[in-house]
Amino acid sequence: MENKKFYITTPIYYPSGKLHIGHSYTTVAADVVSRFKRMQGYDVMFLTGTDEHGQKIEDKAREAGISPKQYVDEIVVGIKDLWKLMNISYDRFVRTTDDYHEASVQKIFKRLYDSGDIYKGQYKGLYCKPCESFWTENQLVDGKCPDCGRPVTEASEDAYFFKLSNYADRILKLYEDNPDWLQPASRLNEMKAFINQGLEDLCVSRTSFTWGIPVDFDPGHIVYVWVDALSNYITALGYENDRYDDFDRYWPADVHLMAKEIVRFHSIIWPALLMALDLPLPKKVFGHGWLLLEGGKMSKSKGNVVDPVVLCKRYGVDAIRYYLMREIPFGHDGIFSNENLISRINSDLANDLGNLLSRTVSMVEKYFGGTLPSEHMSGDFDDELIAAINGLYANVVSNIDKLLLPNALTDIMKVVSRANKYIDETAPWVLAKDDANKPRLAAVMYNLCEALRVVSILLEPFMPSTAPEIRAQIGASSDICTIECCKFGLLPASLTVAKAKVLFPRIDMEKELAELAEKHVESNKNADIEHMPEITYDDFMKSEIRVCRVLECEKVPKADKLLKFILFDGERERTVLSGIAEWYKPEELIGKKVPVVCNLGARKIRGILSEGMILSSDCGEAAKVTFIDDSVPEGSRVR
RNA sequence: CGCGGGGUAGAGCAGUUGGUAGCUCGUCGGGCUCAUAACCCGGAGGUCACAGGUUCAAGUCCUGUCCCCGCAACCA
Repeated sequence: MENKKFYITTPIYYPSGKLHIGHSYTTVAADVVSRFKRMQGYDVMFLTGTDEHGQKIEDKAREAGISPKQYVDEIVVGIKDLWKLMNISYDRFVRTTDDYHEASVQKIFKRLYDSGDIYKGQYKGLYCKPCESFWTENQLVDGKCPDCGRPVTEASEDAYFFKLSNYADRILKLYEDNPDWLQPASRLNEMKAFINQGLEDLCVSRTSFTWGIPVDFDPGHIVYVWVDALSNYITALGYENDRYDDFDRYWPADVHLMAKEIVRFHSIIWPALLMALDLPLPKKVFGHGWLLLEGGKMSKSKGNVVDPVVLCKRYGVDAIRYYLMREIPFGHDGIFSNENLISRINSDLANDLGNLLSRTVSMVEKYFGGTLPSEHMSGDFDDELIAAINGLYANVVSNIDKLLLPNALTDIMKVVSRANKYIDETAPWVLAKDDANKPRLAAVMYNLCEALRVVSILLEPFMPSTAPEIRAQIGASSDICTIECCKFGLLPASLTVAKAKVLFPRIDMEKELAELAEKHVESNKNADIEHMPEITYDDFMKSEIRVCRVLECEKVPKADKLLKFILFDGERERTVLSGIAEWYKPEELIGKKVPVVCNLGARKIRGILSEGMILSSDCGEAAKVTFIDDSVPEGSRVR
């Protein structure tokens, strides 16, 4: 009874914008495991949600002219719609703005304070008064404020700290004792290295913004993300609140699933917090890789974010779920591309799986009018196919337990391939020529249907709507399609098939890619273009933009992106820095004429004073300098 | 010497404790015709980044070098 529960979580996502395919990846993975565990009879709790506090949300809401709560409410609706579309079977959705969560967090915070794990201290730093900002030593430029270049002073303000440093040894021991606790193993080494650098106490409160959970015993202080967000995994079970009463039933979590960038928080801060609260630790933390795009990381600023809604509508939810789970190797980064996706859909789903079903059902109809006779005769090749069918469950279970989801799918597709081969070996169309072979032919058809039935069962967690469609076509009732039924021979001998629509139509790659390219252009038109508040003519005319000629240009040492320019502005030489080194070689810019904002306040970057800004276009991936016709004399005003 | 990941057939990747280098896609040739121009079989294609070393034996262990990619810093 005790060990039959299974608690799995995704991170709570930050609703500062639409979710992308990477979020879907984590969530689909969690869904697959949840569905599989439920089929196995586990009492599953699958938790997901949103992390809704913080400066960024506050800013975004202000920009939009609505309250932070209104802002997140809107986005959360969109997120829930996405999970609905993608068939995500979460059991609970926690929002950090939920009353019960906020109340719990305050209690947790207080508890940690009472136990001495959280203490009030001084946040010491180098403070720039005009900018109202704290800076760290290495953020400074020439020992001065990187924003305004003015001197900073040592300053401090009250803040709460968590004694993270106290737990370093226990966390290292946790890793030591449970080598599988954090997976994949490569991340474990990273965490060890991080801890060995020395852990500092963690600042767990803020006074710089208000959109968050107040520290109830000290007005003005807001609980910062660590305690607020991480604790969702227990507050959503009812820890320190009356909303739910599932803490004893589900905690500790069986696995926290997440992308690699937040592994550190989950494998250092989170266990430390739990230790401080004297609670059991999660059994496993798993950090999967990223979905990269050809050419690098997906990011909003590059404008290359892949929208899961668009994909699901175009190719179907199950195809996308399959692709995500099949294509990205265990724990590693994977590359997303449309070509890749289409190729995967065509070869695996259309050619192999869909076509196997189609040819099987067609033959049963063609040779037997849709219903098999009950007299079957076994023959060559049967044993091997049956062995493959009977061995499948064990392979899939073992891979899913290890979270090797792509491997589980590979196992399943191997049986599909074996079945396709079996058709070739047994050549039903030859058997069909002689009525005397009918019993043998019936057995061949039966075996194929059995392969499809078992495949459909194990495929169900991955493709929840495709699985029933397969069963409907081979006439498999639901009572023989539970997880216990992954063995050969459960369909009735005289089964009846029902041909239906093609499961996965083949996609014409060339046509599709052409169409997508066209769509892409269109969707870019509607891309989020951030607009600035309207300004007046006078405002604009305050900018003194003049044509300058590049006299010298060189890379700034130890700065990947910076180029240093000596420009002639018609009057004098001026030094300007620009972050375009990735896209331009210094020598190709010398002699060119460019527009420069000349009356922009000078600022030191990397110790060099930059007197102006070269105008260039920000086009997602790169920046393109605006060049001026050579006939325009230096110093000409641009407006 | 900031931290980390990686360099294996045209592309994308597997390669567990060292023992004849595999898979998917593509390509070439053949077979079949039930099926979604799908399926099945076979071939070609790799000095496993490079250089040393340990070993009877190294993609797999050790040392060094080169290159790529993330993170961090810089981006006026």
